[in-house]
Amino acid sequence: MNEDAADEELRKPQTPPPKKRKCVEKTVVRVRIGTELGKEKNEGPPSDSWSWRKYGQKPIKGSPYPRGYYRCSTAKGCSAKKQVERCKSDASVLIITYTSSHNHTQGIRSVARISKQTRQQWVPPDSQDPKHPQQQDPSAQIQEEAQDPQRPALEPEEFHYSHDLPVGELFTMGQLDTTGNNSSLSPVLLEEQSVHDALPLESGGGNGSIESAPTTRPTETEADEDEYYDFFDELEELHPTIGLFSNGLQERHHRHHQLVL
DNA sequence: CGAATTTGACCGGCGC
DNA sequence: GCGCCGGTCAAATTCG
Repeated sequence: MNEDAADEELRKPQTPPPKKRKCVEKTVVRVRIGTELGKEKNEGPPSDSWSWRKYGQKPIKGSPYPRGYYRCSTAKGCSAKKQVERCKSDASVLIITYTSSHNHTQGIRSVARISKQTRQQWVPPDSQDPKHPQQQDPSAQIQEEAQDPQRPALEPEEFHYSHDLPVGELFTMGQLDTTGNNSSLSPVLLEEQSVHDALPLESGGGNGSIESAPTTRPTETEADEDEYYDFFDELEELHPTIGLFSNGLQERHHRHHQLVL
């Protein structure tokens, strides 16, 4: 309540138009899902520890798949949003764009609920466009290509649906003002986010990178993760508590590296 | 019956 | 200045 009021007061004078901005911070997460979308259990908008309510869907220019707009419904005043779309050239890749961050703590219990609900309503436009060959085995359904520094330990079942918003939540205190005045964000975090933002998702008007490398790009992935690895390592030093997720991340990275190697 | 999703319309920003 | 496109809102519909 107070927070909301305070938050609004803070926003009022700063952002007359409570609408869109171009300096909004975004976190792009690419998630590889099973190719058998719409059939088995791995599809569905990657729900994380929060509840997301869909408030819109729009066809995107240049992409055969629509983009879904979700808003965090875990807490009332939460301004966190996310957009879920499919990579146009690789239907097995979900591109999730997180906008703003949560102003509350996550609620794990929502996971089961959401993954059930959303999952069922997630009717991949793919069902009408089965243009993807067999690419991966079902056991490799999900593959976070970005970072997932939270919840290191999850029930395997939950895990499939957890592609959490990274650092953002951990720094929820950082007000993500759409004005671009993220004053309370630490430099480190900004760097992190800029990295996210810098993901070659639609640099120039199209997801070039993904398009150019639809299925495999070990080098990039490896380099990417290495970057994050280093980043979180630093974070751990700055924020002891972060070690929590950092450890989990490291574990995952280790696993990944082993696979790569 | 209540909650969530779906879908179309509207608004505003950005580029030409 | 105009047109295009992305993002959000709100009413209707569906599902649990």
